[in-house]
Amino acid sequence: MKVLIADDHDLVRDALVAYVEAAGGIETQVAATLDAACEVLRSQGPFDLVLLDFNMPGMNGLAGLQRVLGLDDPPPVALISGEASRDVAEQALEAGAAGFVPKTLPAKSLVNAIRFMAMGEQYAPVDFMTAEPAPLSHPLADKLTTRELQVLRGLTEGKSNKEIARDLDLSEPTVKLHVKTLYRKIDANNRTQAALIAREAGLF
Amino acid sequence: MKVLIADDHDLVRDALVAYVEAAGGIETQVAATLDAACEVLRSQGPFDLVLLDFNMPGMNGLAGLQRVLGLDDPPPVALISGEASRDVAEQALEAGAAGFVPKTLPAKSLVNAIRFMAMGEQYAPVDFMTAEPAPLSHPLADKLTTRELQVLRGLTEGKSNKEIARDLDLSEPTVKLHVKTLYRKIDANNRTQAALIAREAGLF
DNA sequence: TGTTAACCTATCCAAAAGGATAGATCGTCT
DNA sequence: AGACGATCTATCCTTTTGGATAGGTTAACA
Repeated sequence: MKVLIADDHDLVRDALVAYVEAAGGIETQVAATLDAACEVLRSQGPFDLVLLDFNMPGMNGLAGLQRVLGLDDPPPVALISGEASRDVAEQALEAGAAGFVPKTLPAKSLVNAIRFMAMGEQYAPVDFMTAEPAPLSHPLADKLTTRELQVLRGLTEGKSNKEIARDLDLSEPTVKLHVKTLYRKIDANNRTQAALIAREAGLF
Repeated sequence: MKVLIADDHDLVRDALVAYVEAAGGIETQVAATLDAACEVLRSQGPFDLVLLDFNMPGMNGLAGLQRVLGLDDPPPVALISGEASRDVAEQALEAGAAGFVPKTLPAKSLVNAIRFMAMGEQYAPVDFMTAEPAPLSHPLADKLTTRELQVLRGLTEGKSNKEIARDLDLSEPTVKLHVKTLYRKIDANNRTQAALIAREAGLF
């Protein structure tokens, strides 16, 4: 079996290669950039699987994935990443990636996953996909003050201003003020829209 | 590699065995009930993997899974099912199942999955886990008349009664009536709660 | 044929929401 | 020290909601 590992961190790349070759008996080639990877694919192909680091020069998010998948007779392509969220993983898989490999995966499992994906199957760690959609710091949340966030939480629970005021130990006019200002910030016209926008954004 | 396949449908069971042995070169044993499976595990063990049909005499939902996992030195146990929802799959995996195999899976993929799970990895089809939690015909929708559903859709879009009336070419009082009655039906106190409940139920 | 459910319209009223404005405190940053 | 932003309270006003009640049509059904 022949696998291409593309990662710009030499240390990571070399360690992966050593482990995969030794423990998995798998033949590997390497590349440090997306351009290099494409070149290797062209000149040294075909490969049974390509592992692309999500954060690597030239990747540009999922665009790099698309680029490799757009080649003539593309091999199975998996993303490997240390930080990427579940959201990115889902998008990658949807875009046709053979799999998504977080760097937190045990090396032994990586070898199994490589074999699995090389067979044409789609892989993603079950626990990673089952986990909640990461409480990633939303652009929404950043725009709001803590008070406004507290009020917004009340809105997403279908509470009245009066109830929110009681819960937060504020006066009702104050709550109304926060409600009004947060409408402007998140571009809502009424409390229902605000609640839906917050939910949509994955807040709370 | 030695695998136990437990399914009460003889046809399914025999077909699986034939395919897995022929295409995968895997040694298989079979059982038609959970009791039989446990007996085989005891007398013919150890196995590299056990496939349990989710709907099989003795399974009793996830209890059967727990029972096998509770044996001395339990093998990896995977569930196989034709109808079970994503929800069940997640619970099974959380409870320690080696995997979840829907019967819609291509046989070739099943062989790959078996090998994968026998290596100690956890498996679930990516598309199955990524899919939306089944748009099961909601008890909610059944309780509402078509008009009320149309109005509820308006609510989930954050519209005012006036806007909804315009969209549906009704008078505002009529919309208010529908709004009020649907509140009672879905147990909401205000339009925000109604919108959230509808969204939560997967409506629209 | 009478009953029923779904659908529509309407009016009255109280409560809640939404918007504008004004003023005040308390930190932090410059 | 002054500016600023976040926080809080308040009043005034209009619109929207939510609830109650009453009465209409239409189509399906026993």
